[in-house]
Amino acid sequence: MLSKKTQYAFRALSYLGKQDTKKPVLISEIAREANVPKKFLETILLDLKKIGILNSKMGKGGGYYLLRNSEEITLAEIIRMFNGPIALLPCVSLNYYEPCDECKNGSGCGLNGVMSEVRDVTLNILENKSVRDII
Amino acid sequence: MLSKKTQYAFRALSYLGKQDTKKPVLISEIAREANVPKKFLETILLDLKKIGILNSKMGKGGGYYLLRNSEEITLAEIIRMFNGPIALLPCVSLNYYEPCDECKNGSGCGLNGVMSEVRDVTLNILENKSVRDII
DNA sequence: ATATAATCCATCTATTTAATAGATTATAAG
DNA sequence: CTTATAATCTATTAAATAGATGGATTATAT
Repeated sequence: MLSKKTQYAFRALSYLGKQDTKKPVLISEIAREANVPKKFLETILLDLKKIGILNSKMGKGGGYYLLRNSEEITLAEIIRMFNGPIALLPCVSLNYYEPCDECKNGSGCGLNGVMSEVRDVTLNILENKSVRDII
Repeated sequence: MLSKKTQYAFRALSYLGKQDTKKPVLISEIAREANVPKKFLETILLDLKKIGILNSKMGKGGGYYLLRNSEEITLAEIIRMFNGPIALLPCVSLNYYEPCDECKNGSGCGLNGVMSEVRDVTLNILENKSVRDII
């Protein structure tokens, strides 16, 4: 399941994506409108800024705004950022790969095949859907 | 990601599925061969017994054995038992459904559509693969 | 200089995960 | 009917993670 944090990130991005201008939006406005605890939201927005999805401005007239277009932000990257690996096992993860005990000595563990399949079909959706699609 | 407990359950079931007879197998043997902490394994086997996948015998000559054939135990049911919901959001879960804030007032949240898709393709694999397939 | 708003730092509770220790009950076999 | 065996029950514990908040600090527009 996706963590609250991940869901909050989606709500915030969704709200920002709905704005017709790219003018900065207050954290407090996002918190209120997207229904996310303000303090918690702060850390989320900061993370999104770090990876270049958002930018911010301090002081009067400040706030957060999208740096990339909403159709260019995939659901997969947001989930990876806030929820961790998308794969069900480390040994089939593309971005967080680690061999399991059985994988180490042989041609992969029993679950390897199935879980790779699951990963592929999941990624096929999540890499091709964007924030635009959830607005 | 699947929890250790879930992975242990798969290893234990896999080991039991490999036996050619249906004679009881000692917890300690399963623990050793499947590489699972014995005490932890006890609770896992007990759970598997409760839902009718395994049965056990106490005393000398006792142990655990499969009650259903390995090809009739789906990966999905084991994951649900030990890992919880397979869906990424409560509002698209078939077995653990709960509406989210946005779902309550309207025709579903933005993520609903995509996450239903993900659930469907995932379940399509996990409901149709069995313990037999991971041996 | 001042009000504004993001940023930083620190802490906190509850829950979940993973695991272990020891007592108890059921069973087979002599 | 006693003994060894092996599952079952009760309980506790350490560590990690999730979710959240309070208050001080820094940057910016006017």
